[in-house]
Amino acid sequence: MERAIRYSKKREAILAAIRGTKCHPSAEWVYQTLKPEHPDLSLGTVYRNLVFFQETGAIQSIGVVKGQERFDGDTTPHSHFICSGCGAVLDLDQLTLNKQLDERISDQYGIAVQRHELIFHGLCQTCMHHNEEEIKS
Amino acid sequence: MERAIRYSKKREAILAAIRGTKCHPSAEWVYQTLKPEHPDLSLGTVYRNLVFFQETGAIQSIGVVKGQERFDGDTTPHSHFICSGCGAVLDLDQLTLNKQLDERISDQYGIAVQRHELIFHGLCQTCMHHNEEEIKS
DNA sequence: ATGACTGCAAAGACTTTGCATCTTT
DNA sequence: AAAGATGCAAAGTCTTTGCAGTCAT
Repeated sequence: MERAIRYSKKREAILAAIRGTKCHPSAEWVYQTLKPEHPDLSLGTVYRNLVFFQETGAIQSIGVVKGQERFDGDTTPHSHFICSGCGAVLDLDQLTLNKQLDERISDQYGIAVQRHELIFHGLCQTCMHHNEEEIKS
Repeated sequence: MERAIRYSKKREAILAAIRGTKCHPSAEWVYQTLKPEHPDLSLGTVYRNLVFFQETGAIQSIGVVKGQERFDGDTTPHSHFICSGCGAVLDLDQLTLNKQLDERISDQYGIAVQRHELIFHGLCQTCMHHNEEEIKS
């Protein structure tokens, strides 16, 4: 028998928070953001629901940035840019690779590729300018 | 004045260990691997040298897999496959995207892209078969 | 001799988890 | 009432760091 899933106000709020931002949040961000509305929210609940949403496919992990795992409520295919200065994560929508690529790699290497991700690294606009300032001084 | 860099037997061994394997090791792996040869090696030294090698460009981080950061001593452009079953990391050499891509993205978004990485996720050969076994039972 | 590198252990940061309690069905 | 979801705090994992001692130059 599969485990039943029940409604929960906190869970709903957590998913809404993730889907409602483009910042690709961390657990801590979700916690801090919901704290005013839900003063009794616990960080453990955030973490448990992040696992839950990943298992059900509602959100995706983008990976660990500066020590914190970051999540994306948008599961449609797109690429990301990660700023090595401030850790900001941006969507690069236009960029998607051929989905057949996964199949080709699978055959070629005898593995089962399920998905791929294309990540760009560098400095965002803000950090770029901050760097220039520093060089001058 | 820039800081002088001195020779160290441990440092040399750490880099050799990373360059001498295709497993894309973690700090712990390096430590355990060198322990027999260097019984007085400390995990802190491994971590400090991993930072050092990244700063000097001798190695690259592949990201965090199952909670552990993984490194690659091969800094030539290539892609990776990460097994979500066992955490194995494989090289996919044939696959490299256009280097001009970084420039195009930079211009388009007003950011400074320095590099990109293409990562495939799925199950390796071994984990694929283990999964089949489990389904049967 | 200088200061870079290391071992050791403590501290830090992030995440997971056990248990009692509260909620949903 | 049954079992899922949560709060709280303790525990766990990986990584960083301070300090005294060691080693390369």
